[in-house]
Amino acid sequence: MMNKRATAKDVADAAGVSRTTVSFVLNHTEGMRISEETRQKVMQAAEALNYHPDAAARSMVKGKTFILGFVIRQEPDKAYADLLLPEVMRGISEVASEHAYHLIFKPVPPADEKNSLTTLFLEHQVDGLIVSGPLANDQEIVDLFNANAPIILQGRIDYPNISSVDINNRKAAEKAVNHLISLGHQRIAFISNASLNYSSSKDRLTGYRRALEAAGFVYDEALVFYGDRTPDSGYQAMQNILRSSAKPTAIFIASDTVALGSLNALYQENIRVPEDIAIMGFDDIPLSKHLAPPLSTIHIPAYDLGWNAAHLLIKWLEHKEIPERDCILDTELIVRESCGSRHKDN
Amino acid sequence: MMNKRATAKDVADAAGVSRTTVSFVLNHTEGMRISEETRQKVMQAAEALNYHPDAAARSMVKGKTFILGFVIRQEPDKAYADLLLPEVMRGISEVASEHAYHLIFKPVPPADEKNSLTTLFLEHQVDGLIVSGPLANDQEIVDLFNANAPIILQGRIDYPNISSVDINNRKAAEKAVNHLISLGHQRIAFISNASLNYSSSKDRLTGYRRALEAAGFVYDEALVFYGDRTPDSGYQAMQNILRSSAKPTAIFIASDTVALGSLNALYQENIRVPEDIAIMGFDDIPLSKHLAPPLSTIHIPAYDLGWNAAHLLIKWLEHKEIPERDCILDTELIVRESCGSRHKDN
DNA sequence: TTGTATGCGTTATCAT
DNA sequence: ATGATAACGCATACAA
Repeated sequence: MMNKRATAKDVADAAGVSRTTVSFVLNHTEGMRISEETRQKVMQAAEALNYHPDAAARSMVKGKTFILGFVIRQEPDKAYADLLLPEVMRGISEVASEHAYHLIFKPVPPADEKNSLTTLFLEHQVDGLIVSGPLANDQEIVDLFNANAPIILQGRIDYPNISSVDINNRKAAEKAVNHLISLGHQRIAFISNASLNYSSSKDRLTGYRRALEAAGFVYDEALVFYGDRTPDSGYQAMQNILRSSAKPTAIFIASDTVALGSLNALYQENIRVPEDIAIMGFDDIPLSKHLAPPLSTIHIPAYDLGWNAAHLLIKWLEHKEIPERDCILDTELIVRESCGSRHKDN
Repeated sequence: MMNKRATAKDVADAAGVSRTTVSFVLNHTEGMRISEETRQKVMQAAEALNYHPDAAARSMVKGKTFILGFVIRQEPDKAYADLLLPEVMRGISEVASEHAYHLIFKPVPPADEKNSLTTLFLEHQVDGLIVSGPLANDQEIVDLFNANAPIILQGRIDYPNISSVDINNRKAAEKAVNHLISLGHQRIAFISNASLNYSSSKDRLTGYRRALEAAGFVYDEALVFYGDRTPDSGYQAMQNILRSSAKPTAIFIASDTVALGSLNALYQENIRVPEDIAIMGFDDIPLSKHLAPPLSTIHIPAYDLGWNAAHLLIKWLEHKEIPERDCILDTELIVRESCGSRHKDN
């Protein structure tokens, strides 16, 4: 039963024509007037033999793989724990499917000794790359870009020429903190989403600081704590806050995932949200609206992030249009219940 | 700067040897005694030219793509909303990476008119497939299997020959319900994880029923409600329960994701968990432990599911070992706080 | 030990 | 309107 795949030659033989004719018919090549009769014969033969052109062969002759690479610049366990990632992927893969591209997904940490990122492109496994969450100074990406690799970033990098799709983290954080301020809060603590080596973390902290200062408050480092994308880190950070002398009336946690752990710590201590303390998140992961209480947060258009990145990349590949500017998408303040209404200091 | 990729011939020329020698050196071909000197020359030339073999060319001549396909049998929006999926993917991609395979990920709903699943294999985009969450009667999968496609299922199907990796949903559900019973509950409602067209849903319901009957209770359809994998459906189902005359003291919700919405409905009605009602989940999604209260549930070894599926598939591909038996992994009852301690009926 | 020749399955450029 | 034929880049059996 080890029936070999049928090749174009098999189809040609079965239809009594040449391989060329088969190719013309099956690819609907323009300008080739082929008699309806032979067209039918070829179609039927192909159908009968269950013929499908071999991807590798076509790839070789066209010089294209029709595969996009989506690379996460993180350790696999962290990469797959990102609750916004599936939505980004959905955006990418929807566009990819539309244009008949496939999607290879792969977490490649920045310190990967095997240079998997470079290899992926240089071995021509993919036609182009979308790289998510690069470190601010990611040399491998810069090298790849300089080697003419079509590459779109999702996240910022300290190298201006590579175009990226991102949100304005600073402004979004300002929005979040301003909301807290507008509710009357004066002592607002901060828990970061990740290490400040990532530009998104740095930018969100900056936004927190600016909003505070713009409102006439002093920025106090004793109110700043750190998460690392995990609920556990949020739990720990919250413990630290509770044990410190910070005593904030509100906390801006720059990641809903981190906030999850923080809320858990609060729950254990019987501290009520928002009655005892207001909590503001960031990301709007799919679960935030289902938490008790539903979490106020900043909505990131994750699907659109992926959608736009894929579109820019495919435009680059298909029309050689190298995008000139970054694509910055809007965020939105989502007011739910975790910040309560107006805070009354006593 | 449009520097073409270097080919094996370029390396050969640069090193002053033949293409064959280059191939032998770079592939560490056994039995070919090559002078250390030429070996070095070749290595250096390859390095200098930044040579990487073309994936398509190698793929063609070896008759292998070194790509695995991971297909979800669902609409993209549902596929990407599955909170266990990232862990399954992590398991698959870890094994894939180890064996130098790449991973193409693609949601292909059962009713896909373009036969994307068949095409993926027949065009030889992938060497083999892992298919997750098939419908009980998925003809396309059966056809593909009969066409000698290496394919591993993740989930059950009404066709015995295709090997799968799965959990025993029925027994796991029994475990969950038995826990509730052991706490003294007598009126236990059920909310399904999805439509009963999926074998996992059917099996979990069966487990619920069996546990009840084994304990001497009668199975009452008035206590059975349905979810569709989404929190919204859980919210709705809970509304239905509260408005019905069911009045359960405990609810077994066969999906943590669905439970999320149910908990939300409870929160809105100021019904306390577990004081007023006990909630038992299923899946142990990464967030369950962070909910308030932390959710008691059934742990599914998602990572291991992916890991085993990938291993079976690669064994098949590399050693032609077609797995003969299904691989059933163990689940675990996770007792947290949402079921409280012993229930006292009054 | 290294070089030569051939095939893999397409597509594309020529002729006819 | 259709049929040869070259080319894509690599691996390998065989020859030298």
